[in-house]
Amino acid sequence: MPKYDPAEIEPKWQSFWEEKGMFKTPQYSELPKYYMLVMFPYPSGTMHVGHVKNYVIGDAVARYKRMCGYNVLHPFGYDAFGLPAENAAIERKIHPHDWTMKNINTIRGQIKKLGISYDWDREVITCVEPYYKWTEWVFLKLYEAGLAYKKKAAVNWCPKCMTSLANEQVKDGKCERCDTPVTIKHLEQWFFKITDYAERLLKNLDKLTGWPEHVKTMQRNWIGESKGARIRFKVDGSEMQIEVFTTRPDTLWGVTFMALAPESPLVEQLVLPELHRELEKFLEKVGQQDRFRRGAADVEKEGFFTGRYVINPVNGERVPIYVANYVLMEYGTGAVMGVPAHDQRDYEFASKYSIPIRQVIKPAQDVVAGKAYDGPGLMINSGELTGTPVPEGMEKVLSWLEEKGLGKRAVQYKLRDWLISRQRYWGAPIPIVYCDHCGIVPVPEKDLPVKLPYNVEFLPTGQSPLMLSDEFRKTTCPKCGRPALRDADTMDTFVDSSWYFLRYVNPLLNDAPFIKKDVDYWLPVDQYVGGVEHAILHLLYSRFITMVLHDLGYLSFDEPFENLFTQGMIYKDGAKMSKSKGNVVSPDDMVEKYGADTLRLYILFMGPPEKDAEWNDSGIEGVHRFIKKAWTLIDQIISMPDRENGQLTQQEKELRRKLHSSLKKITQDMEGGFKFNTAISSLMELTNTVSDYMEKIPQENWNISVLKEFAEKFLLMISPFAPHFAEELWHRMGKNTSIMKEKWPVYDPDALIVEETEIAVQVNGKIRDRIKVPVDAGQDEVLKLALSSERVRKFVDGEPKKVLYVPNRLLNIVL
RNA sequence: GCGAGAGUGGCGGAACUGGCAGACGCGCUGGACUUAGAAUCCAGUGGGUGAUGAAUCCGUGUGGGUUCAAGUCCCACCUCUCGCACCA
Repeated sequence: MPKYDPAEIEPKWQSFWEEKGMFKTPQYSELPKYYMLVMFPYPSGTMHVGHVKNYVIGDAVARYKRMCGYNVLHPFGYDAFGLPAENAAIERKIHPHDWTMKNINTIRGQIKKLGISYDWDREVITCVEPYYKWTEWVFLKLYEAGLAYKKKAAVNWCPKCMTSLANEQVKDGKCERCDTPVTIKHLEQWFFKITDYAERLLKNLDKLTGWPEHVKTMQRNWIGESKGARIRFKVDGSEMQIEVFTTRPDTLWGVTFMALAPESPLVEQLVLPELHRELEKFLEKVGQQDRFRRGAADVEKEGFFTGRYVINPVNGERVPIYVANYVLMEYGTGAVMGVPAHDQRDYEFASKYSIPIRQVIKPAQDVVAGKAYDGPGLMINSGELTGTPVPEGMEKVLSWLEEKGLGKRAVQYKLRDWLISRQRYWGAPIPIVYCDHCGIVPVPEKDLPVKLPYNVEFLPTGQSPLMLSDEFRKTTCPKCGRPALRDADTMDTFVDSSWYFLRYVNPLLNDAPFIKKDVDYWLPVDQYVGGVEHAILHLLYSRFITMVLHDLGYLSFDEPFENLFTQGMIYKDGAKMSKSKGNVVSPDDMVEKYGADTLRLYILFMGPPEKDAEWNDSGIEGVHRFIKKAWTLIDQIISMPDRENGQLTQQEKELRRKLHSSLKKITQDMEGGFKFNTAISSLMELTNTVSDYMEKIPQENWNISVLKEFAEKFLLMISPFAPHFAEELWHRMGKNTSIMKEKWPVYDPDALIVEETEIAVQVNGKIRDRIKVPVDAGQDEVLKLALSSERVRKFVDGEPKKVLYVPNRLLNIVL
């Protein structure tokens, strides 16, 4: 009997699958399509088992769906441009291109050793010309649609990466990639107008029923919709007006001051001349406050009185205008009406500067003093509306304002436009030319790609490296032909990854990014698998770009991902795996030690795949024991010559029942969504049952045909998880087709039928005995059987008050 | 503070619409095989009382409740994880 030797069988089947082109996906087929997508990796190093988890999950689904009769698209690629790879390359004094390509080769090799069934003909690499040409095209399309624009703005700047960053790439005031505190720079940069899609991005979330709730919540929070009103206040003694946004127009009567953001252009215009010098001092002080620190609730409120007043439109009151550090220029109008009684921030501010605090909402119960009250109640001190309950009053105020032309209903979002310019080398060039005569000129589509030159001093200096390359920068204006300069910035990596799932459909196409008919056939993605860390970055950007391309007529769908699954991370010694911590588990080492199938099985068996899991060296040992045991068992079974058996004995029936109930259960686990851990435990149970049978029954009495039925179905069921193992034994069984081409087995309902079943007998809700009863026996019969049990009778004293019977499960005798 | 999710043996985790808590795996204990180890196999393994048996009680974060029956439903609370957080 040959030993289980993955080192021998795994490479053999990997070449077999490759030579026969078994992973290739036909572009069209009679079969229903299924697009199984995993988030492609940054090739910034080698992979650890945490990355592998994503691909193993995807492969299990892809292989299962193929067996269920789908035409499955299961592609792979590399998010190859961008900071992570570039920073790593610089650290090693290697050119980012060379470093990236080297890593891609390594990763591809690592994945091939795992037997993941990717259609390698469709591999996509974002940093090669045939790809980034079309990333540039995406930019042009947005530009043409007025959705890409350039403006000078205060932008997030990472001093270490020496580039600007999108809001989404700043976490807790730090650079998402390197954790360096982010500062502010005033730069002229390109933005994508994602805010135009804020409402749609939010609304569509309700349609995405196949997305986890927490991801949708995160996106909702990020988009941050607030409904309220924009209201204009007249400046006293002037024609000027100040507009504010508020969610609480019902508290208008409680306004006792007005506050402007320090950056507001109104500040200069309004301040009394004699206060100018003092204002300068104040602005300087506030300007030094870190923008992200300023945005924290525990920062002391600071204000400056401009000496001017506004008139409250509802009651004609004159209230002072302040400049306040807690008012943000980027949100709303950069001006806030101060209602200290009903807003905590206004309350703190008013207390500090002795501004009156006037209550205009009366809560149903007394509330804590020293705090603003922002709950429901009755309007008071509010003129005609005094006595009106809040929701109704809100409507009345809004109508009144609109009638008088003083304000209007408004929706405000937190989402800002997407800053896509990066002052770095390793990215897709922005296809824009600056001409002294024609101004900003887009590069015509026929001239794409604007090539990223290889020989450039790429070290980050804070200035775009491409600025230093005359060869790159100097060009002629596409419009007038005079000398002109190219934009020297490159695009954010997230632009590359916001459309890659479309490119897999026609990866080799030269004259277009994709073919509409093909994309409409394959998309939306049926199942997307990846990490939660992309909940708002990649997943929001991809949705946005898809909507834009849809609106421009390039796509027939406006949401790219129908179902999303976010897998948990793998930890080691309580921490994320990282080279610096030295707790990395390499898939190569595991493949060498146990084989790819064991690694795949273990990753899926660790726990529910959406949860984080701790890597355990003896855990993988246990799975390895299981696969060896199954190997020995099946190898033994398939070497037995067939023989006739008569009627099935009781044990043989039991065995078949276990087989078919496992099949039913595992199918449910696969269909019910990603319950690989329990599916594999069912395979283990089944193996144990068969092994017990073979041990207890003398060999000459074994029912070979039942055992062979087990072997065949078992191999089919395990093949999405452990494909090499399954393929090898499948062929040893004498089959000459690949197990990949087989149908997922269907359980035999007849095999599940039993004559007798065990039920629990309770007395007053407590289990007292377990008895065997005929299946579907009536209550009377079961009760009679139960009462004949000594253990039950002991507790039954007198007539039962009530008897409850759950057929085939449980009988409860209540006294 | 707001929002989302989770608390089950020594550990990872099972448990369908309320119906036998702890499947499966790890670990541990004892045993077989072996000169020995590795590997493999067998038995046991939530806690208590009891004698190792029979038996019996307690047990799913805490406290209440609904129910014949609660890990599962309801109310209150505690703890942890994640996300957001001066967004007017």
